Amino acid sequence: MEALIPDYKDEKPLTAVMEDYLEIIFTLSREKRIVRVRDIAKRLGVKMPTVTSMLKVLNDRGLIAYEKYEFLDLTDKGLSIGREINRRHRVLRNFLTDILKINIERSDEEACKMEHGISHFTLDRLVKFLEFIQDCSLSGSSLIDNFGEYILSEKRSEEI
Amino acid sequence: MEALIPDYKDEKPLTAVMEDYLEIIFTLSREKRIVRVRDIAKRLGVKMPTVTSMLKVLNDRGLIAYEKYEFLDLTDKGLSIGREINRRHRVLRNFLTDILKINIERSDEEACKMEHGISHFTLDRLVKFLEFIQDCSLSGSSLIDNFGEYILSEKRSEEI
DNA sequence: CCAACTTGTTAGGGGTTTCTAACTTTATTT
DNA sequence: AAATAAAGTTAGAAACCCCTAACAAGTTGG
Repeated sequence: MEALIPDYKDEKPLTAVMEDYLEIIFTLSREKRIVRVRDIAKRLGVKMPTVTSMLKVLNDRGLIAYEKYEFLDLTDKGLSIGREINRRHRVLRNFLTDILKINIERSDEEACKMEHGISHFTLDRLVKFLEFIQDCSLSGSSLIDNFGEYILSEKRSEEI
Repeated sequence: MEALIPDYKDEKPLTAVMEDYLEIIFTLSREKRIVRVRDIAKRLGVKMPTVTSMLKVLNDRGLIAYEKYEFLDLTDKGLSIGREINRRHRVLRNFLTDILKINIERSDEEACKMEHGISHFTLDRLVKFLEFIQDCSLSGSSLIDNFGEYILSEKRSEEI
């Protein structure tokens, strides 16, 4: 029955791992002209055969255009997902670094793990909150500076 | 080599799913006198056989004390992990409800997915931030009320 | 007490993601 | 151009977590 309807291939939601691959591919394609299996493997901390098999999955699901031994590209759908995950990552990381004063390495690492659980809706709300705090800081009281001092005043700050 | 050292059984970190089970068991054991397979299954949205097999794993890893057809208990180790995950859940959920004004159902759902990625360190920092904001609100300016109004003033609030 | 129901377990299988070992293809070097 | 190195692929296996179907154990009601 479903087989007759052309665009019903991908009802299944993407896994967090698939989202990770799309985000990495998105990022790499901004940094370099071509995206290589080797680079994806290095970024994700997996071996090359793992990447190869995932690329097949992503290709079958219409998220990337890929033929073996050739370069790969994100499709429109893959691009929009990769971009969205990347946006979640940046927003969460900014919250961790700018508001909570967590150092950049840890922020990056934890944003990476939290970015799959947060919805578009909640992320938008977080963006608004960050903007709101920014506005507050501009108009004199500088809430975040106060929080920074509040954190620092407790001597058990093993990092900033 | 390691086999000779008694307490080196579990170097492998727990998976997010294992943490979920421990958290649910922790929560259920507070709510009721006994924890049942059926209740765990219902909370986690899985079938009973799935729970049974996970209980074996958790038992083998010394996180619960469990014999088939008998009641189960968390060990000290399992208890401390379950409690910690539960704490992360509550803090994250409070952030989502109290600061970002996300409704409780969504907050609960997303806290559940984010709680595994956040470190103890970052969580402590988040707790401090929530306390700090609380203090700010007490001393007149009521930052969070202002943010609540800021959110409301945008008419596209499909929820609060 | 026996039937019916609920609860829990085994057995067996499937999808996802990872790995190592061995191979092929492409790129570089001499 | 042939030899070597690097990049990529298959094949096959394992860990993890889920499922259904069937069976076993406990509980309840006639």
